[in-house]
Amino acid sequence: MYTSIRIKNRKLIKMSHKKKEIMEKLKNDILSLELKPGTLISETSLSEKFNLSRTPIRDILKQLSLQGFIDIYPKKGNIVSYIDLESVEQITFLRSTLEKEIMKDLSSNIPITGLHNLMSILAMQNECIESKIENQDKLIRFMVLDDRFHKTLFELAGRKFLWNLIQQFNVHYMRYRKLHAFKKEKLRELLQGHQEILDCIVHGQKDRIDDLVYHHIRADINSPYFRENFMEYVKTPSKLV
Amino acid sequence: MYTSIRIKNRKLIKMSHKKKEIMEKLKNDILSLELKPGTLISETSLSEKFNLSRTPIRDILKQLSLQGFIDIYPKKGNIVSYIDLESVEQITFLRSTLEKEIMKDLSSNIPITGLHNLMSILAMQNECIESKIENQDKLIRFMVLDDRFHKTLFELAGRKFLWNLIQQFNVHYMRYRKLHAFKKEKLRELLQGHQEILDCIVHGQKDRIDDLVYHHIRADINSPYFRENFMEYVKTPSKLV
DNA sequence: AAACCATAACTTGTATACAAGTTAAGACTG
DNA sequence: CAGTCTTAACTTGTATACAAGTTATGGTTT
Repeated sequence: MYTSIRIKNRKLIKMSHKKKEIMEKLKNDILSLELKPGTLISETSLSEKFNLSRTPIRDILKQLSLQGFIDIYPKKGNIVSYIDLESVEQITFLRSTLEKEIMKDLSSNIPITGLHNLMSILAMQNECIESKIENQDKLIRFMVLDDRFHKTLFELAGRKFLWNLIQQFNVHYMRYRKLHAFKKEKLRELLQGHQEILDCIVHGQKDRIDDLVYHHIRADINSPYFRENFMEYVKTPSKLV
Repeated sequence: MYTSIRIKNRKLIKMSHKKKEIMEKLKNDILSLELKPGTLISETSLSEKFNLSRTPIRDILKQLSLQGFIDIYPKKGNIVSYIDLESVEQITFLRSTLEKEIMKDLSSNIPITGLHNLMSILAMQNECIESKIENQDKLIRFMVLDDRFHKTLFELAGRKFLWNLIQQFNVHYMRYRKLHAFKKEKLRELLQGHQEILDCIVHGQKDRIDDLVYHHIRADINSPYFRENFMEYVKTPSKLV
């Protein structure tokens, strides 16, 4: 039995390249809703598909389960998780609360380069809306930029750690957002929210921040549009599993 | 290949009883610092100790690693993680920010039974301080009550979900707190903080909350007492792993 | 004595066989 | 035809053998 581990590779390599690749693919497919909630994902099918034994596949599924991407029913099977509205609401509260605080911090002292970054992201979002890209692609592009905007705010405030932490538990929020923001006016609204937030930061209007962030992030948790169209994706007690 | 999973056991049983037991034991031993940071934890040793094959043991270690309890160095070994001060600071910021918001919510409308619960916890904390219990046990008892106080606040505000989420990533904060609060005056100080917070909630003094929470949770991140005594537990780039 | 090298002993990673629980389908019974 | 039972096919859980990388040891060389 050894008594210590020698230093050599400073970095903790937590996963082989291939495993990481498979996990990223599964995550993407689930987040993009290509794999619909309720879809069965058996170890053997993945094992055959990716030409890898069940053991490493199980590692991946275990981790996905801990992050809410799938639900594991012992001896029955694994399914892509249904969207949990409770989680959406709670994560939304978490984000809005954190971002209010972060923006107040930033409104006192934001570096000029950071400001430029944020502004350029808004310009790209505007460009994205006006462009003739097809609807689905446009939405994805816009959302990527949306994330980049918020992530940048976290980074500028020295809170990258928390951004990454939240990202790990974002499955339900991300899918909800994707589904319910599928309208052009919605995108304009979101962009305007960003612009107003940036204005506040620049002009140090701390008192306006609370309301802005609230409306930007939390406003439509109970979107009727969502409830009318996507209830089949939502976690309900009676759902067949 | 099946196409759906029949409902029967509504509950997702994520782990067998034995596995859960082992995991809880490991978590407790790490949190209590009985297992010191840097301690090697090999799969085979656990496997022999608990009379279980390596496969389920690996499941446990994988999960502990994701929650920051241990670090896995492939083909080298697993160690109990060193305390990551960055994580302590970030989680502290997260908690203080969330709790400020939660307390503002509660100061408007807190149910009377909830208030009684909180008060009885404070009474027990006071009793704990005055009692003749030995130091180590007293500290543990006090900290359990401390957690119960904060947890109750989360629950009353409908934020149990977030409390549980944070708990999963509390390893570094919990161990830091345990080490640096190891003084009697410290305990009185913490209790007084609780009492002031409760006062604010009762009297709806929202403007005082920010400062109180800040001091209660965040005040001594850079505790010299901690740095002088426990640096051997702290994650540093040069640490032998 | 110091540096080097081969090798044995250890570590975790992967593949696979088997165990145990769940589901689906069909034969059987009333 | 409806209901029940048996059984085969499926699922994940566990044990174990082997693969591959890392470390420690001790002998050899210089």
